[in-house]
Amino acid sequence: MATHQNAEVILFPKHARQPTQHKRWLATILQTFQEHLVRQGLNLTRQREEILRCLMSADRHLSVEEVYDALKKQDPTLGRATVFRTVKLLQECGLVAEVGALNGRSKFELKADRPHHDHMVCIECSRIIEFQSPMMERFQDEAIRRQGFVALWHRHEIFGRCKNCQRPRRS
Amino acid sequence: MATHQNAEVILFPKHARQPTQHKRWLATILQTFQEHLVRQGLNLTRQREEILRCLMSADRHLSVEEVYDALKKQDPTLGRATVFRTVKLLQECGLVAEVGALNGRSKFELKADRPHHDHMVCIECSRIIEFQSPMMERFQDEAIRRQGFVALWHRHEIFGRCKNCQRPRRS
DNA sequence: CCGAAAATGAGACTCGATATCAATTTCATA
DNA sequence: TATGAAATTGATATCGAGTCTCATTTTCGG
Ligand SMILES: [Zn+2]
Ligand SMILES: [Zn+2]
Ligand SMILES: [Zn+2]
Ligand SMILES: [Zn+2]
Repeated sequence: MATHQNAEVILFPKHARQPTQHKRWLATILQTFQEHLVRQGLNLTRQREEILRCLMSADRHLSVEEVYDALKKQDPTLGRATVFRTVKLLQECGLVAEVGALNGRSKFELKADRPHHDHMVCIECSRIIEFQSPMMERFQDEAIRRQGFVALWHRHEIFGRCKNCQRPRRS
Repeated sequence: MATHQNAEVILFPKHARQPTQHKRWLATILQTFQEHLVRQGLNLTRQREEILRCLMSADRHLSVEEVYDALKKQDPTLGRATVFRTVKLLQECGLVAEVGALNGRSKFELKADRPHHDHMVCIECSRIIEFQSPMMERFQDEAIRRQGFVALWHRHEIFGRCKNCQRPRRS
């Protein structure tokens, strides 16, 4: 467990942050969002802040519906449309990224200052494993350059069975 | 143009096949499909053959709607549902693969005996560039092994601007 | 031919996501 | 603080890709 060589990237490792550090990190991200909004003549509203906080405090990838359900409890007036709109804003300013899921329901993760990584998706338990492979990215960049392509983003998802879901299948 | 070192993978290079070769290739794929169907107690119908032929003769990635529109002309009774059902069958037997597109409309390509490749998608003209990177695949395999994951398939798509769409953007 | 099983196509339906719009909130300005 | 234009919200309607239903038609072995 101590060999972090092959360690799975942990989503939002709150436990690895001092409370004060975490608070500062949170404030920084909120500010990033606000700056993006102000740059477009928009406001950081209560709802927008709630949604960003929800994504920041999650320890896994969430769908819009999950964010909506979670916040609806403490703010019954919240509307679905606002969550969709806000997540789109967060994507535009680079704070949030879409992680396509199996069923047509997209999930989202906070990018913020986290390093780039790709995903393995378990088709049994829907678990999402994040991983990094600098070599893979390097050869990807090379392929992009060879094509004269200008890459803006990429989506690299591997589907299969995770370590826990490889028991003999039923039926 | 002769240096195939960096050559883009051409989709369905008919020009590179002798007519007789092409005919044989076509027959082989049809037979593969039929064998898969028979194995499940299903029949190779006129509609199913038409749809597979359409995908085989295309020189680019098609959506279900595009296949439907193309075939509707020569067979006005064809229904959308049949195209969806057939494409799903073709995916199940490994002849066709889904290539996720920008907008929620999926596109499909004939896998058949073509080597594995990944895709760059131009967000301006929707062109899809196929490329191969054995080194990338190699390090991907390594990452998969490290996680104890069992990979069934993967989707690696790079979004950006192709060589032809890098002019200064309007407005 | 016959008949069970498979296949089809029209249309209803699902559901994630978007568009509309009246009512509310925000914020710069006075 | 008051004002009003602009932004925001949420209820609702709408969209659209894909699926489901089911009555009718087709297939194919016997
Ligand atoms: Zn990557
Ligand atoms: Zn799993
Ligand atoms: Zn690949
Ligand atoms: Zn292009």
